Amino acid sequence: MKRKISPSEEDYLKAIYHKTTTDAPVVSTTLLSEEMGAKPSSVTDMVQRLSEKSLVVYQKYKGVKLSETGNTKALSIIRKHRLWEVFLVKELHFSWDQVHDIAEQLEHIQSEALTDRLAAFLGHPKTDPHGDPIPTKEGTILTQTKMLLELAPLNKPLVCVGVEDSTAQFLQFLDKCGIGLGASVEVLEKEVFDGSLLVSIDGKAQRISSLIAQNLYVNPQ
Amino acid sequence: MKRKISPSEEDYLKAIYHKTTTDAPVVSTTLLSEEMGAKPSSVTDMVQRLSEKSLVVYQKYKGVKLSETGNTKALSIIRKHRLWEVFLVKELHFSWDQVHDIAEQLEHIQSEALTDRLAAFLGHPKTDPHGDPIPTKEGTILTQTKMLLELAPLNKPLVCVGVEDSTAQFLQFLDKCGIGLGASVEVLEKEVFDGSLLVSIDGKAQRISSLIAQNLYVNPQ
DNA sequence: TTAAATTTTTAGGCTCGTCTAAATAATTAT
DNA sequence: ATAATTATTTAGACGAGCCTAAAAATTTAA
Repeated sequence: MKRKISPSEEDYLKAIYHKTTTDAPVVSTTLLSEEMGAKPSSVTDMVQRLSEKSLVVYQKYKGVKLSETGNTKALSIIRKHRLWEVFLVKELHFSWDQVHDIAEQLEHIQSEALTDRLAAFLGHPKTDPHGDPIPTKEGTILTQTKMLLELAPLNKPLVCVGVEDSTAQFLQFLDKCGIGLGASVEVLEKEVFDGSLLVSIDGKAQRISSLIAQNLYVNPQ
Repeated sequence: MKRKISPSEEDYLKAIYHKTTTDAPVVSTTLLSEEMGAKPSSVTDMVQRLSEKSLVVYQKYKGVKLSETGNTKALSIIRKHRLWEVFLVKELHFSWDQVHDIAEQLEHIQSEALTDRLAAFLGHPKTDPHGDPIPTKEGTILTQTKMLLELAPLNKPLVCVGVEDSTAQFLQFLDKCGIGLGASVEVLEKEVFDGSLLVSIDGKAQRISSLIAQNLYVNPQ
């Protein structure tokens, strides 16, 4: 009843987790196929296998979502991924745009003892280098309150707490703008014409595009 | 021409490396099959694939050995394995009998940058927790002089520098006897009857079986 | 040196995770 | 409401990495 889960299956669980928590409660095979870089027919195959292992709830033509055990498994993988990202940035001094692909591999290492000790070694961090919360060993994940900079109020002291897009491209661009997690932000002006914002980042005023503002999270300071 | 190497292929290269450096210059498929926990016919299959990729030199019915590129690849995997073992023991405080299986997984992580930074983080260690030398990034490996305790001279100050058998069982037994790398050892007496030795370990005299003495390496202090 | 025993390879099959092409269900538009 | 379009699943195939059974080569023994 407790068959082993392959790295590929773990990747699917992760993708289903992300799609069903950010968008709808159920995800279609086509949407999943884009996420996974595979054809929809391949996804159908895999989803049926995962369903037989009771890791997902799947209804033909209706879409798929995680089962209770599938959710727990997904959170455990995400926990490992984010812990390794912290290790790579904090201990090995990688930059936040370099760690995703490596963590993508490290997250599949199977050893509960390793994960436990890594977490302790890092001081049980609450968030990863992109501001995303790290699930606990018990499988609870905090959904911290945060708002898109785009929707933030004018002239209030804010702090940058996360990114929506964590591709290397976006992160490197943020670096160029001097924007990182923990930076002090204040929206000075919203431009109606192109949606751009005049903001103060750690005291320095600059104009940022609406695309950035749509992918950056802040909290009241 | 430069196809990717799978984890399984990496495992074969590693096994061929170990068999052709400790025993004969060439290894048979049957011997490899024992090392790999697979049937000889499966090994023949794999070895033929590796031969097509020019990673090994294979002659039907004659055995197999690593090619130049295969050797380089094997050393790179062994380097990663041993670096991770150091990390697990030194940083995460695993004991030396717990790290092999985890390192077995970590050695397949593909990122040269990660290996480089890990090595730097650890201070470019020369040996792993079992006393085995860590190949350099350039692919050179030191064959340090060392002798089996069994063959060591009487009444000379020695230091424990390695193990021949690194199974958890043997290592745990060494722990029980208070024997670890760096321990001061002196052979006080050799018993002809059963081959056991009366030795002094860090000043404490004790009798150890010939089986231990055959699996423990020492150097003059 | 020829026959028996052993080792090694070949042949064919299985599962996993992917693919393409074809069939079927669901949705959208007329 | 039915036809056209789109989404999804099924069917059949393939490579990787393993298996078993049978064939072939090598080694050992008579």
